[in-house]
Amino acid sequence: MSNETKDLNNYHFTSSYDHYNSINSQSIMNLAYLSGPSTYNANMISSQIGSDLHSCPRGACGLGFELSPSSTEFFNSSIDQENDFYNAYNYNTSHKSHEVVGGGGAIVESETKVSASPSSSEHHHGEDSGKSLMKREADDGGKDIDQRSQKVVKTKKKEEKKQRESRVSFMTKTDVDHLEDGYRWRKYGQKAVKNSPYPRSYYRCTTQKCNVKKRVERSYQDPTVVITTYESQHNHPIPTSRRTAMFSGPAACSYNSSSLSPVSDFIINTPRTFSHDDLFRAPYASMNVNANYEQQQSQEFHHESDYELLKEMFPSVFLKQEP
DNA sequence: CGCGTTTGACCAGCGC
DNA sequence: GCGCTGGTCAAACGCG
Repeated sequence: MSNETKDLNNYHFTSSYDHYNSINSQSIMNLAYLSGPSTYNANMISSQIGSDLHSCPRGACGLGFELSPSSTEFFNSSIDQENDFYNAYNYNTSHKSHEVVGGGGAIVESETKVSASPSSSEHHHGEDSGKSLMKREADDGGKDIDQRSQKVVKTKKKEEKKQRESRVSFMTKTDVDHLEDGYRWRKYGQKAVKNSPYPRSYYRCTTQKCNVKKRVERSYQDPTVVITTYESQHNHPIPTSRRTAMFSGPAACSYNSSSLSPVSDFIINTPRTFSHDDLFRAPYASMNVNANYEQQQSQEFHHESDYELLKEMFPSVFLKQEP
């Protein structure tokens, strides 16, 4: 854990939150976050995208960020979520200028593995929760388990825990707590967070056999920033009824109404080079990838599988780029 | 009635 | 072993 925090501290954010604040105090800031033990090659992603960001003259690039007044960074860490996010956020906000410190700036974590398998989605245990899975395993072992098999079970548990920790997070500057992303979510819990006056909400994808979860919490340091963490990957397309769902959601409402919300502001201030569908997929919309960038990215990802995984993870980001 | 939210209880992991 | 914390469960409840 400690080394991950260190990694984050070494990470240099390129685009300044304050900068966008000065552009538009209601702009959305997205900060994508790939967690450590993930099988996504987050390390590579962060370095590649990071270098692109660094070379972007406007300091607002990333995944097509010339399109929007927001910033997105992919970075990589095993999770000490609270610390990580706040460290990241602190760093971002503490840097008033756009200067890039250090080369590359991407964090390095040796644990990150390149894999074509989408990790947790491979587990079709229903995965009601990690503990139920572990319980089941323990029960299966029974009392006759010898020490060796116990070791195997422990190792297995660790591996599965690692896989479950495949996560992507965003920091979004918005007044809306639960940002619409096209999928349907069911809230299954809410917890008070240590050192934060704001509770953390737990959501699960309502689609059957899809065990994607997401956590939503508000930064205690800047209540206007919402941290959304996605865990695992959807094994289904965006529900076709999403448009309806999104119109009923806060983002859609604000879009239809008077542009007071950050979402609508984002929409209004963003050059209309993408479709309504993209807009409705906020916050992903702010990560919209233009065709050139995608092409560039697919070349830069050393392993095609990682790029594909990223696509799977954020279909809405890539959807409109598909031929 | 179906679906989603709320909320107190419970459990596991972790640090001391 | 104990306490703290994060994550989940599930009954109760609300809403359309």
